[in-house]
Amino acid sequence: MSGLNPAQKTAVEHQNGPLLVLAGAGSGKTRVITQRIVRLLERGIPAGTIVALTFTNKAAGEMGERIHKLLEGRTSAAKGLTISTFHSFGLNVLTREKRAQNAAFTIFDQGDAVGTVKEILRQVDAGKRFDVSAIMSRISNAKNAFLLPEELPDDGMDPYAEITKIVYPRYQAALRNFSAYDFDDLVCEVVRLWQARPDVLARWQEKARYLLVDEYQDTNRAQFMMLRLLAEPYRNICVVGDDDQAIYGWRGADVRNILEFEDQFTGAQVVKLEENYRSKQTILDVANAVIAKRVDVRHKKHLFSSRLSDDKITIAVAPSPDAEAAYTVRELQRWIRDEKKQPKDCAVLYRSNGQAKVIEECLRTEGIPYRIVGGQQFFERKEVKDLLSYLKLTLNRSDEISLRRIMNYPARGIGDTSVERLALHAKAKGWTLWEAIERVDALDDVSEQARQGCKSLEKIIAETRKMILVQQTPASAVARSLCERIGLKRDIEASSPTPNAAAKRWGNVEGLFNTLARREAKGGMEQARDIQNFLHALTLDFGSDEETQGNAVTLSTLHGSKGLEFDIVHLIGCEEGFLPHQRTLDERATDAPTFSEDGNTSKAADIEEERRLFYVGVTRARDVLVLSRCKARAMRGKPVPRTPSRFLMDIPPERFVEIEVRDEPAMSTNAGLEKANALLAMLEGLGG
DNA sequence: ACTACTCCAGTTTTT
DNA sequence: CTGGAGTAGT
Repeated sequence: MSGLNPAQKTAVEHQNGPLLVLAGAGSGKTRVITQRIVRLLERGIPAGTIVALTFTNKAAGEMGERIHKLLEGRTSAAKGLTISTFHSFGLNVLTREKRAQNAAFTIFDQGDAVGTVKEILRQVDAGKRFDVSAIMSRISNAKNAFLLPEELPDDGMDPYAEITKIVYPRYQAALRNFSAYDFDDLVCEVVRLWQARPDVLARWQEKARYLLVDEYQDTNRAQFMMLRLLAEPYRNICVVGDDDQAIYGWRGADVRNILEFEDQFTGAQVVKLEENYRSKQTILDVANAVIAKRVDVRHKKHLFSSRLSDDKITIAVAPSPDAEAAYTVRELQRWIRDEKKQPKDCAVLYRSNGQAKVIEECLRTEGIPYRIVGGQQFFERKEVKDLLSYLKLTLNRSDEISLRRIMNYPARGIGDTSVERLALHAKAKGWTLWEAIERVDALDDVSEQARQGCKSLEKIIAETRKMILVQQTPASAVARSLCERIGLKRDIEASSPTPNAAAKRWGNVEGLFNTLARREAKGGMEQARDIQNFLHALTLDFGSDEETQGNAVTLSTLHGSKGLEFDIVHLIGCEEGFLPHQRTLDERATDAPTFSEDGNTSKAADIEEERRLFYVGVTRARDVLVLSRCKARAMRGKPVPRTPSRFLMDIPPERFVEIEVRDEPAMSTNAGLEKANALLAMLEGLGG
């Protein structure tokens, strides 16, 4: 166990009973978790009784990899070890327990869930008066707080609370009716199952005699309940987290879980990791100063580094966002070209996605490679989702969302009117929508065209079903034949504006074939059950498959940057309105109140969360930190003067130098030429 | 069913 | 000023 400091060692060597590890930024948190697991294995704890839970697939993957490395040759020791996200763990529980009842189910992603809420709003005749995603997020918040529809308050409510009270129960009913779970259900429904079935719970408690939880400050109420039930008999629960990095309150994370851990698990040992191995002392001084100003009570930590330095951080003041971006990219270019830094050692961080645009443009003209963390890439794959919907529908014919998605895609004469008619019949007769299609001959007000469409769809699904269930055809072959049958390629070609776009979209579909084939090579995908499992896994982990990083500058939101680190970090837009963000400053009708029992005003709490977000950004930097802001920027077309972020005021004057960024001439001849060339190159790339 | 026009918003996001 | 969504018209 080489190179652990005393605090880390304590956490690693601790074996039984509850343990809270308060791990400051860059204090070697992952190292502690992985070493601890290895240590447990070395002590002869069976791998099959250890469960480690994370929030993201990425974190779970990294953890597994590092354990694998630490074990060197002894990998068989790790056989049966569970390292997964909360959601896939929950899915695993549900899959195993529901299998006994032989019930196929579907997992709804965000889009499916929003679609369902939209449909319900139409039904209750509240169509466009509400923002669907605001309602959705309120339902999600309620579930995260482990509240049933009837447990929502029914007095003293704003309009959104009222509509949520109406929609939530219907939404739940719809899910059950479609044999579907949404993401939140994967946690909540497990807890409810365990509460109802102590015998089932007991089995899982044996499976999790040793429990480890990463990023504990991000857990919500439902996840806490899951952990509490699971850890009850053995109480070997080790949680690792940092309340100063709690930035997900807005999506239901309840920081009280980490603050009150010692009350929930009495006798808990507490270990603080305060030595930072990442940043220079100056950067930590800035971070400490900012976080010291927090107004709410938390676990006190003071980070220190062995990397002493006299360097100061830079606060750059630019006249405009264009100048800020030009300066930022100029600086990065200087580091890369003159100081031999790699693009991958650099990051530009910002509060909201829109801010990336100017930076992107500058990087592109300079020819510096970049990658954007997060973004919205899964929505671009409509064709993949369409194809998956066919498969999902084949395996679960009550999955109405998938059915609606592909009912008339590719077009087969079932227009909106026909869909509504079929839905109406289904509702009146207590059928599912699929049953209405099967029994379309019994309905008199359906056009002949739509009737034929229904029959053809029914045939397609029936044959696909036969391939899977009877002939046990491998999934990739099923998918290919399905595409053939529905003429997906033809439709993509017909509906794409350019042959290039069509090729790209079809490429996505082929990508899916390949993913399926790869999975088959790894082990069985002939059984309906395998395909079902595969589809579930795909919903929970969409594109970690083809993530090629390369050597590129990272562009990321502050949220997306958590857990990452870089030699050089530029945090742009340090202005009131971005940091803290405007929407935490002024109240909005659609904003959900956070479910806090102590009734503290959410506004002040929100601003504190923004402070922590700033803190997270600062602590990403190893060597160089530049905080930049603009004196003015165009908002809605009009130029508006900007105030420096209040968080900048908390930085001790002796820790920074402030520089004035000169205003870029609109476009220097040189930059103009480069820009034109880049544009030309891009056009050629597209046309060729 | 598809296109064109209007209107409105314009945080953070994983699963 | 932009992009997305929703509506109305062909």
